[in-house]
Amino acid sequence: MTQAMTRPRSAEATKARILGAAKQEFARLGFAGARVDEIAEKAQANKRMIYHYFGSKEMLFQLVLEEAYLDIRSAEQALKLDDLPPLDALEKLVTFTWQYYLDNPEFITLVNSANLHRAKHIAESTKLPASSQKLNQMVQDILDRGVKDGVFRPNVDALQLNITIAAVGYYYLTNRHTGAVLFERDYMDPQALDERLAFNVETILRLVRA
Amino acid sequence: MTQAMTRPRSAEATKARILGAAKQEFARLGFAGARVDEIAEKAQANKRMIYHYFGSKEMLFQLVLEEAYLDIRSAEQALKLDDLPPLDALEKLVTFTWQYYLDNPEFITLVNSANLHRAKHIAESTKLPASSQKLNQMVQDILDRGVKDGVFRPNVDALQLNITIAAVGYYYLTNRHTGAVLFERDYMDPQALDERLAFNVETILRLVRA
Amino acid sequence: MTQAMTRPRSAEATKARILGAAKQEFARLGFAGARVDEIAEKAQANKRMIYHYFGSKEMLFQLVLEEAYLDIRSAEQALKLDDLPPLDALEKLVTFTWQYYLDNPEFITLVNSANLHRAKHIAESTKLPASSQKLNQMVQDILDRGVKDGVFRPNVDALQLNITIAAVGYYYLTNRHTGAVLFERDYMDPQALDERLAFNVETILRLVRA
Amino acid sequence: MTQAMTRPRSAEATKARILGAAKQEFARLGFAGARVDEIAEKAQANKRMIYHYFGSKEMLFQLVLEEAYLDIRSAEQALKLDDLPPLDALEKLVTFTWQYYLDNPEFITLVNSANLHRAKHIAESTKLPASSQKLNQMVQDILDRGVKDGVFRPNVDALQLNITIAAVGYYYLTNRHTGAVLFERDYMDPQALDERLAFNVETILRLVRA
DNA sequence: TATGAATGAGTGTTCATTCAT
DNA sequence: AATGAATGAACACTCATTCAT
Repeated sequence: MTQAMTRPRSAEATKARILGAAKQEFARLGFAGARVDEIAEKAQANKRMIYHYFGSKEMLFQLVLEEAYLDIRSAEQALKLDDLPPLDALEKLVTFTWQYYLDNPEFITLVNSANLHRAKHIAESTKLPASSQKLNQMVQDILDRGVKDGVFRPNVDALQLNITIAAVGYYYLTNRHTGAVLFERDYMDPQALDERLAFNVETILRLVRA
Repeated sequence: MTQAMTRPRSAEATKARILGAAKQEFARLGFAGARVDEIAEKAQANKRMIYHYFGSKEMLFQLVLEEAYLDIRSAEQALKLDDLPPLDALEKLVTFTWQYYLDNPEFITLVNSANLHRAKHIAESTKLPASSQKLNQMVQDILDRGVKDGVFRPNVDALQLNITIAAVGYYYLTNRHTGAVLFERDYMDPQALDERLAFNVETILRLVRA
Repeated sequence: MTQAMTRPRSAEATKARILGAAKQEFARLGFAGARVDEIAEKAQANKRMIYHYFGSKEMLFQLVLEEAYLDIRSAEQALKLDDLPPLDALEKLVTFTWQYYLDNPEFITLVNSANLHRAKHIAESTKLPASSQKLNQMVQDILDRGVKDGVFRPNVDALQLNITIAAVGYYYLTNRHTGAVLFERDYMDPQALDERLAFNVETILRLVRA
Repeated sequence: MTQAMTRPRSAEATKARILGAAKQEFARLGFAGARVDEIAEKAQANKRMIYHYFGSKEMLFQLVLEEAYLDIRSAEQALKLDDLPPLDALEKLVTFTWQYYLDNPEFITLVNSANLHRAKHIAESTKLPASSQKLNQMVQDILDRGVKDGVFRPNVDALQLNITIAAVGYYYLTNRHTGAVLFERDYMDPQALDERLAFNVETILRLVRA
């Protein structure tokens, strides 16, 4: 009521609220589990608006996914790793990636859901390959600088490294619930998180060190 | 149907067919996306039988999950890593884990689905912690032997190592669809698979080597 | 359908149609026997609407029951029995009750169904005790006036009298089908109905007369 | 197991157990609400046996109903009311009827369920009209004797009296759950039961007294 | 720009009943 | 005489989506 009155009748604001709610719900329940009704309600919007602005649940998911990927890619670029010595740059990337997953837990479940559907929701995207290419290049540059400086060994594949940097953080976090049951530990305990990050930094640095 | 006529009226066989079909469907579409109707049809069974033997979709999922975990744990134990030198043992475990994921792609999506639901379907299991504990001990033994032999550095945490061994394979495979779009590569190309495995072995060995 | 096109898109009208159809079906087949599909169809509504407006079959039954009770209580209050001499008032109440059961046969089967479920569907209602209390008071007033006038004997319990007034009509009608088989009579023959009403009036008046 | 072993493999015993369990379940949940599975289990019998001995759920209900009616009719005959003075005989019948309903609560819900289905389950019965006729004759005899003795007024219809005797007890008990909610009383409180019986005796005696 | 009302096709689940031994 | 296995039709309930204003 009051909220509805003070809320600006702005198309952009409505779209943004819908996208935000959709990201939450898709992340929480997966694509199949999320409910259009619930998204509309959480967005303080009308269900009809979702179809007006996004066309379908699938297309809404597409946009949510694309936005999620562009967000992390953009945050990576903002790190300005080129200004750091190669070793520091790499450590910073590992740490950033880990922290990003911690701060944006939706990202992981969204990506999982996207892969369950065999990435069909982003298959048409052109922005995502472009931005990913930039990430790859960024790591390649760090590697090149490290090799030139003699601190990194040569012939480390940038893409494999990238994947591994993501993997060691992502896997720990996405599987934290089953992990907790299987190994009877609290994966999210602050000290446990610190230990994992340290382990991951060690893993990556040993992998590239000359 | 002819099949229906020749199919034996055996509770165990029917249960097994249902479990098999359920594993397929849960893996293919996630828990929420899988359809009880479809599972029944694929199992050449009646929907009623699913409820007769398993009680509910949720309990069916529980059993599928538990079975999936016990299968990999049992395969790991069958490796007889104790009979190998520590370095060989570790390499064999990395290779086995990778190959197991490749041969049993359902495992990964099942685990993802379990985690989306915050592991509630295995929370009550007692078999799983027990078998996981054995895996951990197995790796701990390898590490201990390696340290004693002077080939491994000391103070490598067995659980972290375990997680990392899984992570470097699991992540690559679970995210192969989005990865293919983002990085415009065929993650499943045989050569790409070989390269990834080699990279992973390198990662793990560098991590523990003295 | 033409009907569908001319039918106004009004929430209140739809709710009312659903309630009406539900009353019919619950009365005809009992709570367990009634079918949500059938109710929707008879209401010229969509099954989804039932869940939208009423939440569940059980809650729909609750509303139907509450409405049924409030209707008869309201009709009783409309009799203005206070304006009649006590004897006439009592006779009018007996006659009214009998006629109400005849005119609203759903009432009886609804109440039977409610009692089969041990009244759980109205257990939370606050309106019903209030309106019943008013009925009781109404009869108490008639009794008091009759005693004061010397036409009624003292110490007749109002609630017991109320129950008996209902009983002598209700039982005859609810058990008319088995009664017809057992005693090989047509319980609904107009003359039989008249005779029963006369008998009931006699029963009640003899019970209270001084 | 053990029970199954000690239980005699007797067709009659099995049928009796099934009938007993069916009476319970039909009484508890109505015809539509009762479950064949549950009846079989409660009878410690096999579901197949129900179909073997009774043919269908409907025919099982028929037998249960018929048995229930024959039981009360037989108990009424056992009262030997002919040996009592008419007033005592009538009072004893009222009291017996009340007590029978209290002791056999299934009877009431079975009859309600039979009537919900418009008595189709007993429509073919020939035993029931015959035994009901005997009940009617019994009351007629009491009335005749009472009139001859000058304690009863003439021209009281035996069937109407019969119905009323049943009504004043039956209604109170079948509607005890809704009654408890509406009038906020415990209908089954021992003192409440005594008061109701006394009220009913008074009602019937005043009705026939000369 | 926005919304409440409405819907058809499904979704997990349950049922009375029959088959095979 | 008895039973476990199996089934199709139906059940209450839910969903993404469209209509009417």
